[in-house]
Amino acid sequence: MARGDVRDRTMDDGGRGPGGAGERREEPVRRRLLAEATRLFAAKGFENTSVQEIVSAAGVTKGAMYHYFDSKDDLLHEVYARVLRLQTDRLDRFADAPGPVADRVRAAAADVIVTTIENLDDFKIFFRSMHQLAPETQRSVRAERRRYHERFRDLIGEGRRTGVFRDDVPADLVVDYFFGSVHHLGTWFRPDGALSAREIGDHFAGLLLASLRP
Amino acid sequence: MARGDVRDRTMDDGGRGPGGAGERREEPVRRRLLAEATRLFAAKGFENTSVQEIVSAAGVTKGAMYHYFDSKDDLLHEVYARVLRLQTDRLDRFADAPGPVADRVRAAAADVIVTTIENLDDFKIFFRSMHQLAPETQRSVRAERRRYHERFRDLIGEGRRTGVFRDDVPADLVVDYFFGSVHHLGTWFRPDGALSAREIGDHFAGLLLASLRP
Amino acid sequence: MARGDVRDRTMDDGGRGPGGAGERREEPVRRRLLAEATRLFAAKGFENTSVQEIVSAAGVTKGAMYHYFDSKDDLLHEVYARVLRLQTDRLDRFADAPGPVADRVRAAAADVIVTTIENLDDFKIFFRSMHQLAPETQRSVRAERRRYHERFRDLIGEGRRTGVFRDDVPADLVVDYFFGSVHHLGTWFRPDGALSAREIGDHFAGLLLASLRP
Amino acid sequence: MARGDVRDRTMDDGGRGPGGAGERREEPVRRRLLAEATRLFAAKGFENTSVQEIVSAAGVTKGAMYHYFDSKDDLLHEVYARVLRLQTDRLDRFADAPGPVADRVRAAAADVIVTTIENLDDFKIFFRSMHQLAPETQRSVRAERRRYHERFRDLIGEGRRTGVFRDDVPADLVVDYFFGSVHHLGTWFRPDGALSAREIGDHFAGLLLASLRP
DNA sequence: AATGAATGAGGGTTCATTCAT
DNA sequence: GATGAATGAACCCTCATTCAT
Repeated sequence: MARGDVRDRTMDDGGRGPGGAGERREEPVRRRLLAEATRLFAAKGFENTSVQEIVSAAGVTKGAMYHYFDSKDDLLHEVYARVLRLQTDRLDRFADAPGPVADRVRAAAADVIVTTIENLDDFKIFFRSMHQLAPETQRSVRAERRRYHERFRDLIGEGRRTGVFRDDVPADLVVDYFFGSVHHLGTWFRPDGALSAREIGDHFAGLLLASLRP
Repeated sequence: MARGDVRDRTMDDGGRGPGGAGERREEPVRRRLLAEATRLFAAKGFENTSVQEIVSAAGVTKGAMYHYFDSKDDLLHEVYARVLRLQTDRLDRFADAPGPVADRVRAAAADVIVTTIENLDDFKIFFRSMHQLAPETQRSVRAERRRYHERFRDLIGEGRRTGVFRDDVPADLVVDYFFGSVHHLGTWFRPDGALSAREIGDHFAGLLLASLRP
Repeated sequence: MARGDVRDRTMDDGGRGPGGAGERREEPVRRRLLAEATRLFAAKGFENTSVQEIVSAAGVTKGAMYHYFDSKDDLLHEVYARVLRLQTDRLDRFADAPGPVADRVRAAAADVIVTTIENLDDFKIFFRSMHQLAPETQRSVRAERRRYHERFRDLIGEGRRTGVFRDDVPADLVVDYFFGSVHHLGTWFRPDGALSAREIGDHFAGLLLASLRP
Repeated sequence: MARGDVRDRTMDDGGRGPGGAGERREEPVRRRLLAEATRLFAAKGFENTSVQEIVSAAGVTKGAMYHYFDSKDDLLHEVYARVLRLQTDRLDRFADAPGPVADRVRAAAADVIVTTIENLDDFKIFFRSMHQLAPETQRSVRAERRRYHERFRDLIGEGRRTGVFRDDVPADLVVDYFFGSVHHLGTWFRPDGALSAREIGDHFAGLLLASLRP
């Protein structure tokens, strides 16, 4: 397994300049491979993107890719890991913030929209290609996804218990209802559309909150 | 092109009642191929299903499949055509019914949920594999899909104009919001779950209507 | 063998009108199939022409073709048979005519050019696709072709013996030399070119005769 | 495209003498593939030769072939490129030599016969399979072929202008006449025949020159 | 750390031919 | 005489992956 020790440094180099002290190199090849793979998977789908295309786009050869990643599947898995981490981190932040639960739900809901749009390539892949992963990997991704949804559901549950939200619709169902809209963004959102990510987030969060009024 | 004259008979038997003179089976091979393809595409994804698997499941050889369909893509396209026809027909029925607009929106919204669940295999494929179609086919499917959404949007627009619905959220956006939930059904719905299709439809329609209150 | 009794009537119906006495029908389907096959083989090559294309062009179905012909190869063979018969007949006529041998060679040589151009589709196929025939068929075609060449060679031999032609070049070689030019016509001749078939025939015959001067 | 950098080394080893430092074999697999393909195409025709046969004969797998060549068509194209290069180079050499034009035409004519016989497999393919190439490739091959013919025609034109050759037959037509004999060699020449390549070349060149006498 | 030639299994598709009707 | 659904074998090609260098 050549990956365990480098995986976590994919997305940031901490702002350290190249002249920093004796830090290990930041693996620009690995990063480039992941970026090109993400772009191509989102544009053409996982199955329609060949390893050759990815390595050519990244300016390296196949051997280099297989040095950094176990397989093509592994590349896809990396995209998922990044997406899941990002969403979980942000939801935790909003859920654990102080303030009334309605405000926290609204903020979290708007944020997941904005975040999704800002990383639309990654999310497109996430929502479209999960069934391509190996069954085992799929299970682990699903489990983490479920934990994320449960966190959101519990937040809504808190609002129901405190009488802020209606309680005649199961909280689970509300989560499935709302996250459908999130998944769907990849299908219709265009950067040059009439509304900004922020505006869409506010509208969607507004619709959610309105539908939860007792 | 050996198909033009048989394609349209997939879903109906031309109105002839049972017992009519032209009793012989209506292309059972073609129907079986389409049924097995639908099942497999939904279960394993379009790209992970080989033509060999489809024809084996249908109990015929590849040549038979290529007698009825131009390509594997064509099989996928047939699923789409069926889905689009079904949805369009039903939406028209509900939109054109008499009664207050709020009732019509609620009924149409609930119905699309129920219909989607009742044909979940077809819809799973529809929502997950569109990007596999040939670009040209993709355009035509998208165009028809857009018309469908516009029909729904106009219904909501009618409610806005008559003051029944709020007008501070664009009707287009509401449609994208709600149909996200519809698309998402394929991801989480299980026939053995706690709620029936009808109940889910009612809940989702209820959430939509609540979020549209002025 | 469904063909033996109809084969010879492919090219002419003897000028008899359709109201002739009790003659058997002239098989328009068979004729149409052969005509379309010839056209398509010449245009796209034997291997690139499918049976489906041929029968579609002729406005019938596969079953009809297999009623009149044993196989796709058989269609090709028919083209050959027609060409061989035509060439042989005409060469015999010119060779057996009265007059000096030089005149007869010149006339036969010019005629084979004109005849080839007038039936260029058939000859293109002949010169290009012989190796597609079944080995046995190929042998018989080659044998007949050889007889044809020998007839021509003997004519030249006659001129050599009588001192009209040079005798320092083997007559066989002269035949191979000249018929190369005939075969080649299919490659470069265009009906809208500067020279007519007649003119080309005269020029080529002239070149041949000139090269044979003692 | 994995070929650009190796293609040109097919026929020579870069001028390095044996015993040089860079001793390792120059793409023996590629060379073997091309040699076997040439042999099989000439023997059985392009369309009747499967990729499997070629790679089996060369002792490798299909993947290896597709590493060196883009397609089966590409193999054919390589044969053409080699033939065209060879012919063009040799014609240039003879045309640009010093001496009377009649001598140069005779030498060039005899040489094209000898060269064709010495590479008969390649030329058989060339003259028989051109119509199998992709239309675009076909155009480029035809264009190069035309330039070659024009070079030869200009040589004859020179003889006409200087009164050495007759001028009552178009030079273009003479070229088509003579090269027909060249193309035809593949049909009848057998290595164990009575005449050597050299003898045939001399005879054919003699016939050509004789026919051009004023 | 990186190369790229080679593998080998499988993919979609074509097509001449047959045969029950 | 003619149909056209169905066969079955072959075909060209793709691709993730490996491994000697």
